[in-house]
Amino acid sequence: MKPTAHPDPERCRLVNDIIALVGDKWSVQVVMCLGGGQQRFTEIRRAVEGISQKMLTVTLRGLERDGYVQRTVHATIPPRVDYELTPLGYELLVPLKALGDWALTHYRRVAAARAAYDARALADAAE
Amino acid sequence: MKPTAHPDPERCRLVNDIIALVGDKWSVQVVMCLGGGQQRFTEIRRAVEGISQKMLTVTLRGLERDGYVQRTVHATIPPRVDYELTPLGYELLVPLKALGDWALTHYRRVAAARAAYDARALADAAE
DNA sequence: CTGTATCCCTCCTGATACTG
DNA sequence: CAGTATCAGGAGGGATACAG
Repeated sequence: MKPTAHPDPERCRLVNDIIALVGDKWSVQVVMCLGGGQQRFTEIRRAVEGISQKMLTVTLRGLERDGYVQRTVHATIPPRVDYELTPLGYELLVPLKALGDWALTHYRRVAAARAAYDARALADAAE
Repeated sequence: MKPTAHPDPERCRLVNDIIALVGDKWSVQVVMCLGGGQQRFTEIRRAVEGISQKMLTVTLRGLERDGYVQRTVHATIPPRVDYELTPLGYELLVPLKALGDWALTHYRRVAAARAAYDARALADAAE
């Protein structure tokens, strides 16, 4: 693959806006988790290892605000809240999975590049 | 599109590792900028609007470490440094562009969802 | 021109405690 | 169960000054 068109500033901004939403520590993991179907708050919390209660709430609110996630409250005792991807959420899953597949295919090359870079940096520092 | 397989923790971690690299404020913009071909430090700085000198340096170092970008120093006066995507970088550009195209296609729906959510939040607060 | 070094401040994040 | 409230620590990121 070789160089293509020159970057468009407007395009950059829009892309970055979506990426920013998607690029934080938890959003992608939550969306992928919900790709498995409707789940409750605690189920997601268990599935996404390491996420705190606060951050799960914040993340879900953000995804709901952007229309990726549908939140359904059942007025029962104890309360029950279901989260599910909207049609938009499922559509987002497609390019997200593409990126995920790419990561799974190439992460070894990234790891190798990192190791090589760090080794070189270490050697330079030792001179 | 409907629910698929259950999320795999290991897969989540690997994907998140790549996304984290890609998901910061500047990396994607720089990679897309370099998709236009080899460029000098100052050229990138001008193309990526709003980036500071410090953050461009930090971002380029990160991309170089992960093997996405090749850095070439010319020992001239004044110094000249060229940056170019590696083959791995160009490959990353593919799923990145897919996500970018998705963003361009659907950002209106995201904006609409945000507006609706904010309007509703405002109405709820006013009651 | 292409960086490095420093200061500083904001925001993200986790931990903890409390509510309906 | 599903949150909200509060606080503190640390990383991210900008401004500035300086160096090769």
